[in-house]
Amino acid sequence: MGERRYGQYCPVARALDQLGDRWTLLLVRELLVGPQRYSDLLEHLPGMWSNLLAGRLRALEAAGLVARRPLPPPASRLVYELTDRGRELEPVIYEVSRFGLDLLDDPGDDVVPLHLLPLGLKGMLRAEALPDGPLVVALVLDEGTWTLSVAAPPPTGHPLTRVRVTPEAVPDADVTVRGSAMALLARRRGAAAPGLSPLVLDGSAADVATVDALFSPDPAAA
Amino acid sequence: MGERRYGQYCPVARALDQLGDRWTLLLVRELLVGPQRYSDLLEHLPGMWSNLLAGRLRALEAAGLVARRPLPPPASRLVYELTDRGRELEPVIYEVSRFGLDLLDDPGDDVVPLHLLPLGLKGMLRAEALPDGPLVVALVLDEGTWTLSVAAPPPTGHPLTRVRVTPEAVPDADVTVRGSAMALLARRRGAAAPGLSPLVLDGSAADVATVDALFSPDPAAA
DNA sequence: CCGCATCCGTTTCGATACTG
DNA sequence: CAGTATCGAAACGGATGCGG
Repeated sequence: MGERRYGQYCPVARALDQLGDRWTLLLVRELLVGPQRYSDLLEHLPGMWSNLLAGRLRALEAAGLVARRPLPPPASRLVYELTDRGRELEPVIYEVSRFGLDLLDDPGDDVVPLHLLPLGLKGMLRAEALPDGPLVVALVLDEGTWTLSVAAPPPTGHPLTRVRVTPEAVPDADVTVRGSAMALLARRRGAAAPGLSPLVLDGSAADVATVDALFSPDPAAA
Repeated sequence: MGERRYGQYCPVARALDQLGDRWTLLLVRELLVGPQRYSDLLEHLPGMWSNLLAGRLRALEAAGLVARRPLPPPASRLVYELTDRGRELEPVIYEVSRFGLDLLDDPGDDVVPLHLLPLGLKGMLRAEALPDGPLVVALVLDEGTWTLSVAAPPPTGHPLTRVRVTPEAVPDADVTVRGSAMALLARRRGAAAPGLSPLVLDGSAADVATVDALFSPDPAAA
């Protein structure tokens, strides 16, 4: 079957041997949000058809990136989840996401996958603007409420892996952001936000400046 | 024609609309090494056939990631090169490369693309182990000689974009590494290097420790 | 229902040949 | 050197069916 390889002794080629097929990286993105059932994946990936999904899941399983696990007995359902090795693809998704931010001009006819907003918020952050110390940010947005926790930097891994996004806001956040995800995205992209409710940041001056930098546009190319 | 889109308003999906086709990211990797002629690309990408290459180049050109440029009049050749926007894919390639390092166990029947060694050496570095200050490392390897220059960190972009690799060694490097690229790779992967000439690092104790960290294995998962 | 397998028209890919 | 043209072989897009 799908034994199509690039045949180069190169880390990029070897990685793409496992990831380069259509839909595969989108499937990884999907599973980064959390374990999901087959039918959830199907509806979160409109246009991907059952036969393809089954094939990709099998290939990723064979590559050791995805595992299927039966949920505890009462509700004996099957879920698919990333293995530890599969979770090492997080940085790849973040960098692809960052590149893609510039392409998010207009939703057009595209569906807006709200279920990936937690992951999307993480991918929106300017990684190099992450503070050194720990920081907790409450996001109270029109689309929902999340808490963004930045851990102190361990000397390993991609910067954004220090960030966790959890549902609901904690009361003792360092900074509280009110507004909408679309307004955050527009601000991050340096785009005008006509008709969007303005963003309000609340917290100490230093912490607000830090969060402001996280959602600011990249500086123009040198 | 080739207007196959994922149809999701998501940065990952939008990016993969431009990059997700087979061969495309390998082609980007190729052009990250430098501008190349059509025939060079063909021989550096064995298995990619002329019609596909022409199609991909056209698509990348249409996406604004690649430009074709005629060389100055005496040798009027055509070269393909990345645009500024295309060069923003560097971090993507680095993260894909990092993921793929673990898959480089055995060359097997694969070709070994030596021309990408400069890029490969960059991608081999542990980004989070980069020093804050500037650093110059001379690599005197069996496969060739390069200088690795680490610039002081500006507050923008992927860490590895601070590193430049140039051919030939400078005499006043902070650290000199002697050995082979294969030995460096084995060390970085934490793999045994049977029969490989050992690595020798020369420089001040602090600088040697820094370079040692750059080519050390990732710490085991927590 | 959930988790696939089977089937079929269309698109893309793999490979060779041929042209300005 | 820099591509086009062409053609069979896969893979993909789309729908339906079938056993737990």
